[in-house]
Amino acid sequence: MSLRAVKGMKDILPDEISKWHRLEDAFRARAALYGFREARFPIVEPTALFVRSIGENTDIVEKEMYTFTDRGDKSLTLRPEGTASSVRAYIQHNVQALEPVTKWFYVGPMYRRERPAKGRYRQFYQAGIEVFGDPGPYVDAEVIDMVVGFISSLGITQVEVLINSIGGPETRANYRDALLGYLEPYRSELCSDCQRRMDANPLRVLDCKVPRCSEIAADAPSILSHLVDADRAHFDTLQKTLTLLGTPYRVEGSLVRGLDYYTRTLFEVLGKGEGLGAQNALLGGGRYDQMVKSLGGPDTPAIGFAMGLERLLMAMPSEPDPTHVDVFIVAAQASVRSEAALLGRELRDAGLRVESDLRGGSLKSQLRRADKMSARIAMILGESEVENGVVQLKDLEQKTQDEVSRAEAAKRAKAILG
RNA sequence: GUGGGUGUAGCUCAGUGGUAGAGCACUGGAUUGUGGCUCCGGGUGUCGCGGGUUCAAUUCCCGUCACUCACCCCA
Repeated sequence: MSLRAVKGMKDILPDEISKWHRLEDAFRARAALYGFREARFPIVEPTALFVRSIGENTDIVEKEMYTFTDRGDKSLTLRPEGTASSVRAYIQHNVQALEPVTKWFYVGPMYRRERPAKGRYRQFYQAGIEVFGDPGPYVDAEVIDMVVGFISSLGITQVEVLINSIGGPETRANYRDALLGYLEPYRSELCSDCQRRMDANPLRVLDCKVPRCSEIAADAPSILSHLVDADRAHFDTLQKTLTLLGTPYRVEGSLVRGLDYYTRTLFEVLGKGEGLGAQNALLGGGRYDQMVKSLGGPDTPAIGFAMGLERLLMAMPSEPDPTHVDVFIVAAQASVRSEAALLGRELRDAGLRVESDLRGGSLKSQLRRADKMSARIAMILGESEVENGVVQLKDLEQKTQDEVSRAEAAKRAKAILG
């Protein structure tokens, strides 16, 4: 077949959709419990939005964005993540004038042109939340606690919560000097990426998986020991609050994340269970206190995270698909098929989910089909039933059959269905 | 971007240098208008694509594309 879905982009067919609904419904419900309200943003944004927020030297901006020129000369990009759009919308609509603290959530597709792998797609779905206007650290703890509770409510129990702090501008400047001082003698031993990172964003050297780089990074000074007092206090209070909430976590000094906009609090939840493959980061997030201002808005602290829905789905225990048919109508003879259509309308008007085989066929084949569809009830209509104003109501699970009047049929069916 | 694996029926896969099979699924039937179990029957494939070797290729070789897994990075 020559026309296929684009590489890394998947169809979600009806057999899978109930699991998606279960996940999305659960997320919306959980977000509402914490006072978050849903927002939806365009999938296409000006390219500059992502370059300026995510950072020019990140992998996303350097090589993963779907960028194109529209029929003018504007450079547009399919959003690779949701936070930048949230911030843009927050600024554009002057939301800070409406309320001191804004709590939004979103669900939708994101686009990154990476090599696909298990748990990594070019179009993938994220659900995320953003809080604007609260400097923390209590809100940091609440956000982390919320999402950890959410994941566990999905039946995903094998997880690890990592947190770190990379401080604010002052800490970053101090630490950058200290780190570069440490790394400089090793410069020639580092991989080429890291040599470049040293100039662009030295923090990311700590994250490198190349063996020699991680050896060198292991002995690097820790950013945690360079936190200025205010950053230190923020991180301590976050930990204290998480502990009080009973949220398990591990401080991971090397947690850096590949987006430039983060400040202070960073966190990530890793799935440890089977079925995830190598892409086991279920969600990632952190504080981005500088971004609103740097994109032209008022100086507004913010924190948020994004979860990968496909990964959550892979980690979730599967449940049998719910049946989607209550009553299957069987026409015993071709002569009553019109009347069967009317019966179907009557039952649907009463709120029952009704299926039938409009193509006709033998009684046996129609009943087989009812069974395949896991219908609980079959209603058989033949010439004599039509004549007498009744139907044969068959409980396919209990294997019982009664003759009931047309007028009673919907009520009897509902009684059986509970 | 780099490596590995795999491409045969709708799905999962077997198979052979002489143009192909199973299970599942789908479908018809097993006495008059009754499902699931059982039994009997039915159809489908450019054997990913292109080239090479050969009397002959789905089978061997090369290339290519697709899918997939890992690295990288991330959700």
